[in-house]
Amino acid sequence: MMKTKILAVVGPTASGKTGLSVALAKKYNGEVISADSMQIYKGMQIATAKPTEEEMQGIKHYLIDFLETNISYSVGQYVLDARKAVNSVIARGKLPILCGGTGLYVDSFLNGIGFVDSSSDESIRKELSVIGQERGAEYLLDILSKFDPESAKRLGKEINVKRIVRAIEFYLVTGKTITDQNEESRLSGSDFDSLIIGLTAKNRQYIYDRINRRVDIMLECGLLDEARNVLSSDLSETSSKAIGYKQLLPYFNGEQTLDECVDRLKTETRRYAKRQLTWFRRNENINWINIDEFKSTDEQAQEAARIIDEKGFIDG
RNA sequence: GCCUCUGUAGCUCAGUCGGUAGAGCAGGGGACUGAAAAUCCCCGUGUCGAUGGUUCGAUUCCGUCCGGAGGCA
Repeated sequence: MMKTKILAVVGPTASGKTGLSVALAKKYNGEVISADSMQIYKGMQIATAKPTEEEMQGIKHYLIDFLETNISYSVGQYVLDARKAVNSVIARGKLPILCGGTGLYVDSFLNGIGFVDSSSDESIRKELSVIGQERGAEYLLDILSKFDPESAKRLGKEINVKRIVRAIEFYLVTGKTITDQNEESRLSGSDFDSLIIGLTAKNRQYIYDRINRRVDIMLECGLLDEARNVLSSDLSETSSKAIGYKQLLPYFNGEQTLDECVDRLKTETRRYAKRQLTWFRRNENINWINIDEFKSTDEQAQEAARIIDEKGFIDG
């Protein structure tokens, strides 16, 4: 059976993914499926740089702006939702274009990672986290090593309580070790024939300058009002992690100046971009485009088209 | 003009009773399978403002100069 062709645009925040994916959608008769863990939320428009009507230019976008902020979300759910979205794009006879900066979502989906239904239990997770806080990571590692010494050994190199908790939680809920699950999850393999375009820059500073500038623009566009709204609403475990709101809290509480908070916000965003680059860099299948070399969306789209052509990705 | 303080990493500052120096922040590298915009691991050589002197040896002590802050006139 023929594999499904899918184009993907990845890169750090503020690298211009939205513009490029829309340009490519127009050129190749495509529709965009977002791979962004925060743009899914309603009411979080400015801080997440969610594409506006104007930016979408009539191109249909999936998995954006559909979830209330009090609902949690996860990779497992994303993979399911993205699958549906791709199916409906194909049903409409169009090319699916995955676009986003959440590396875990992109890779899990493109590589066909299989997630087990109902393998998480928030109350168990909370309980384990409390135990971790009270008795330390070593204690949790001991528990884990009783039934899954392999992952205990792997996780023992770091003090990452969150991952240790998940490993134990998975076992308690499913009776299967996370080691086995991780192995099985890769078995089905990908049913996509994907071509990935990555946006980056020769000089990191170029991206950082764009980030700093974009935060200033966000403020001009009413970020403070949006933040006040979001912060006063009910936030889930997932949505509460968004960058752009919590950093402004000290200002709203009169503990810090707006400038101090904005600097913090810029710094957090820069670090996020750095982590994204680290994530994507290890993927050798990405075709990189330097945005400090191909500065405009048009130039980037042309370069992308060149790559697509060179790889013979789209026939006829 | 005189007096005092000050000049050390990109920034804020420690420190060396004379043997060429270290924290925080920023920054860099990495990991990553159901919170991933999360979580975690690793990384500190810089004409110690410039120049002369004392000394085996000066960033450290002394002189001069330059920059910054304050005070007195």
